[in-house]
Amino acid sequence: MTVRTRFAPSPTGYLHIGGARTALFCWLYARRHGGTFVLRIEDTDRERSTEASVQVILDAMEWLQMQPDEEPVYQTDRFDRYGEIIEQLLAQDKAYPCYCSRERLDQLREQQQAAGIKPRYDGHCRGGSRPVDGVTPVIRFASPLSGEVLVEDLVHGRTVFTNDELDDLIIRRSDGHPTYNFTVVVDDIDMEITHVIRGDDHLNNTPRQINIYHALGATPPQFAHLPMILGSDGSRLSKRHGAVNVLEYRDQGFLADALLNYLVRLGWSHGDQEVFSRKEMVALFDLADVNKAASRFNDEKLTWLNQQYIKHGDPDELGAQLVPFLQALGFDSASGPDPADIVRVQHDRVATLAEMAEASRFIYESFDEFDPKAAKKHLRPVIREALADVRARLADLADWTADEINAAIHASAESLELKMGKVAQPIRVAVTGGPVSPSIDGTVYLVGRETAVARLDRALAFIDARSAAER
RNA sequence: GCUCCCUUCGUCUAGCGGUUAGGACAUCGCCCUCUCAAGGCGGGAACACGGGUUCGAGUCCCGUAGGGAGCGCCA
Repeated sequence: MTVRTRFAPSPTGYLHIGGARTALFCWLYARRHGGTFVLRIEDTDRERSTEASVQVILDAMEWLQMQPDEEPVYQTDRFDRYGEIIEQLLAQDKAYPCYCSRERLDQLREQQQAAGIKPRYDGHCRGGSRPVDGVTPVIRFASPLSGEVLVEDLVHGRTVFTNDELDDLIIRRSDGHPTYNFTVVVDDIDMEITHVIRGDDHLNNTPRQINIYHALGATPPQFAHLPMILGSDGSRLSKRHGAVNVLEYRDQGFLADALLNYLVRLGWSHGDQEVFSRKEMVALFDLADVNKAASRFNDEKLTWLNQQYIKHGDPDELGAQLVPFLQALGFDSASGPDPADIVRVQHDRVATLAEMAEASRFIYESFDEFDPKAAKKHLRPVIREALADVRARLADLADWTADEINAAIHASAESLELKMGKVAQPIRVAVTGGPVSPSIDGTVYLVGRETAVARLDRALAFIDARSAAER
């Protein structure tokens, strides 16, 4: 039996972090076992489902590079099929029409809650009921009245539910649309899903679904219920915890691989290993190593991982990904150095691509004035000779490479018997306007010869004006 | 309220009856150093509680507490 897993989001918004983790585990499990991963769009709630969010989910899956192996299945395309199965259940007396009004149901629920018992349908119409004029009945599944259901879960082990806890759930609304607990079962049977991997908020639905499998004469698939991902404060993940939308992470400069690496470690582990390439994840992932307890989302660790991926990633690939972030700040990346070179210089001093772009501002933009504090400290007459010497050497440099620049600055410092610390910081202030930038050779290199020389001249003029004023 | 699930450092986790309870993020200190970082070294920090079972429990069982989920003509 070849493994088939599915990820089944409902298109009522964006793909959130929890959904992405579920998708990842489904995808990994299928990959690991040479199986198939498919996507099912659960859009039966026509009130809330939109095509726009279908697209957003697809975009997120693509960004994460977890594309399904087959065309996505849309539940709205399958209404005829659901209708067919409902008719079949009706004919077999495994389902029945219910004319109970919402008012009666609400009242019933209130009474039960007041009595301290679990609210559930009382089976009023189960034995057959008189049609009510002008009312289209809902269809309810005739759930077993006694006995119990065993859920053999791949992560939780065995859980027992007694059927008297379960009521006759609605499988078709009065508007003719089928409902979730019914459609999942029909779809998972028709799609030949072998492993249902989903959040453990569905664990309580599982016995109902198993009963439907049995009513349909089908063998239930294997189940694996994943622990939830909570917000940093331990409550359910929501907007107030910051970004929960996967695409927001992309826009903030996180790498897809880093996000996946972070997510895979939420609820799964392989000994002490923290960093996993996609290949490693696929090779090592196993549901047996999935944890049962919920975890909290921790931005700091994600950030650290992202930094690792930036630091060790391929400069050309990262450079290509950096371009949109440069453009977002209004920088014309074509007018500057090779983005891959920016990555090489910046990669171990930033955690996100957005930060890298921001930290590269000095390459593309001039500055109005030198940072006053930095200029006061570093652009002083005593350093004028050194800056002039560096300027001359840079202007004459045969090859404009970081190594050559480094050699030139060192040579200059040595000839004037200055320590690097004495000369590097003034150059930094001269070239960037401020006291913070990458290593001095990389900084000068990225700015380019023309700009570097011009800015050194500007600094020399600044020093001259300053000594004139002090005289 | 009822049902189900869960419980190791602040956080993510390793542990699958005998461990000085390990790693990672974060944090603190030191080193390195042209700024900022990165890096190196080191420190502090956990088995929720109470009963059992056992020669021996973080590991098994039962309670308690706490957290989560479900109880819709949402998915």
